[in-house]
Amino acid sequence: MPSRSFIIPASDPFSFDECRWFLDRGFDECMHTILPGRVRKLIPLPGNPVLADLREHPDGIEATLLEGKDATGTEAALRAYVQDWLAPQEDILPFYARLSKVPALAYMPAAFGGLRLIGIPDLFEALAWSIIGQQINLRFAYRLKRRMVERWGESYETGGEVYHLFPQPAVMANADPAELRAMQFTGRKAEYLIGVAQQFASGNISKSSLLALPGLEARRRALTDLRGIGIWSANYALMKSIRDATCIPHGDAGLLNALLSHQLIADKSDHPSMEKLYRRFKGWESYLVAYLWRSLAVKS
DNA sequence: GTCCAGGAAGAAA
DNA sequence: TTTCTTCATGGA
Repeated sequence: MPSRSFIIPASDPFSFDECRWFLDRGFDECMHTILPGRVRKLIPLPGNPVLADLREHPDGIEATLLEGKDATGTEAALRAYVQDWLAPQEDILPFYARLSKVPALAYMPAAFGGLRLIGIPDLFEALAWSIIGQQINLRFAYRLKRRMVERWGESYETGGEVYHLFPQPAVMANADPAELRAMQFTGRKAEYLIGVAQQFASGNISKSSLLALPGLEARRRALTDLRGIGIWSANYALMKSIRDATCIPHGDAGLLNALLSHQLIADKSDHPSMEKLYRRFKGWESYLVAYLWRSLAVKS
């Protein structure tokens, strides 16, 4: 197939390299491949997975279709996916204006300039990832995710590289919990993952049904009604998958550490200082969280 | 050996 | 309603 490229525009400030770096962070991520100056991902367009290569371009992102059917609508679907994933066209200047007014955070626009909130478009993947990441360090969490993806997800090999799709709910719904347990998932996480997968597979919940609910609280409730999804996971999924700008994964270990290191709170139970800070970022809470998470890692 | 990781559910107080 | 206990393992 002759590869075809097109440009996905971005609004300033946008840094492909900041986004690319965050997608990597030195972790063993299996859902995309980080190469010098570029990112490759097998993207699950409906009924037509395509392998895309993304790199920096003066006007935004240059996307190249490497493998997969280039049918009518493929380009539009890929554009939509990348927007949902990396949000290059989002105008983040209002967020930067807020950052600049908080002395402890005023360095961020220069330090992390152009970074976007990196999304997880697939709601099931976002929820599964939140379950996997509960109460374990990220390095271990990425290892668990890789085992699950390599065992139950579809994959595509080309050029000596293997690209993965996240396992489908219908597949995970029938997974053997003992097999997850053998992969060092806790027994509970195995139950949670399979249970949530069954809810998706049976049609009791989907991204579209969640979006159809009126308001944040109804959506939050729909998620926390799932066994294994507490308030942290619900907010995480709403932030990463729905891109709800007002969601904060309160109590998140990394978030609290970042707030402490910036001396924005006195201790981890200093809720008044947190609320005061979040009020200053009304409508940009998720971005504040994303940048605080970014600050936890030292760019090498 | 100790303590903490991008927590949640169920029991107990 | 709030606070403990358990789950389970890796990394510092």
